[in-house]
Amino acid sequence: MATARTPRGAWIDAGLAALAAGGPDAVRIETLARTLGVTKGGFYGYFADRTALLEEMLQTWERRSVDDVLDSVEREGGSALTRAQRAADLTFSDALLPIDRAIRDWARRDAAVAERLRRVDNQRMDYLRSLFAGTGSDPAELEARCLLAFSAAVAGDLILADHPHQTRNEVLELAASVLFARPAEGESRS
Amino acid sequence: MATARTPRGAWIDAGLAALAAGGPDAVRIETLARTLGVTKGGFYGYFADRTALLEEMLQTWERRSVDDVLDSVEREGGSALTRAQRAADLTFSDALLPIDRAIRDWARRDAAVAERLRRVDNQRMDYLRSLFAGTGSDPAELEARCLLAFSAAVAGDLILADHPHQTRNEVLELAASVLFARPAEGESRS
DNA sequence: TCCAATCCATACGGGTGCGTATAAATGTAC
DNA sequence: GTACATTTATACGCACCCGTATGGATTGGA
Repeated sequence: MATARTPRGAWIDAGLAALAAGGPDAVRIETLARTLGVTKGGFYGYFADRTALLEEMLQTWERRSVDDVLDSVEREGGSALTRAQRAADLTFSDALLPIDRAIRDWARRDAAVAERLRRVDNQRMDYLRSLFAGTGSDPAELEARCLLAFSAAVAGDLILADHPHQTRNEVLELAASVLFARPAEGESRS
Repeated sequence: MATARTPRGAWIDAGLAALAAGGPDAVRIETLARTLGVTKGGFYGYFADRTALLEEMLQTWERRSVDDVLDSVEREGGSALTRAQRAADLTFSDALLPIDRAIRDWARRDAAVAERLRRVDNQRMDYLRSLFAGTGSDPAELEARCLLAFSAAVAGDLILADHPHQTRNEVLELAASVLFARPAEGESRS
């Protein structure tokens, strides 16, 4: 019973870091091993092959970015706006945002990843819809507002344009009040 | 003077296709050669190395997705809304959209690509702003609306969520009228 | 027709990565 | 301290790709 220097989870975390930094093609077993300070010797004791690692990475990401987030938000409670704000902050945290970006791009080329992302995005939109369901506005228009808000969050730092007289955050805050018209500060992000 | 079976432009187009399909890591010279039905023998007569090809691919993309688009739109003229619509259609055409997606992801990891994308996005937002500059609304709010519209276009098919009672296009059209409030059908896309 | 320029096929060395096999190192339990 | 199981290092064959070198192929012009 030798204690593992490099437990199973370490490979997954290193894989997620590599995915966030360089996309799925950057998840190379020998590269992860160098990062972890070992050789790939132990890897094949935990995983059948590279594909198995990618699969577990996706499962881990799904849990962290949906289940863990919603659990945490619901545990703390608060108003709809507070919860939406907190869910957005957690979902697009510094740790999870780059992984989300990488997986979203990955999904363009891999149907299985796309299917998983669809599940995740649906859960997120469902939650967003449920939070603002009671605001009395037309459901179709609410859907449009939710999609715009989610789009802004996803497109976020993918758009590299500068703004003439404001910072990106100022523009986003104003955008939030355009979307959720009452003076709400609603869906601004980062 | 032997006529080239595989002229310079063919390598660039094949490279852009590979980029769109699999990201920059998929732009392999030997793979492109197979696609073109030749070997890499001739490649190094046109380009110093793989990096030179990537550079020229980016230049070609920048010209096609900004200069060519704006030239075409301005040549045809029309109202601000018409021109915005047409610019969006051309910018995110089936041919250019996947390249835009791939470059946007690439820019996350490569500072030179990010700088180039910043130039491109700035030109696009400048044009959008200029089109709607005369609508008399508060400039800060206009900026917010433009960013939301651009975000929706960029996030577009990156978001895989389903909508309960509408198609994505229906939601986007409603979103456009939310943004550019007059009954305008404004910025809908795809 | 023959020349000469251009483009392409082929082959090479070097590098990286996957997955397997086998042996060495490491820590726990007795 | 010894025996054991587990983890890790090392080495291998295979495959892919880069960039270079060299010779053959094809084509336009004299």
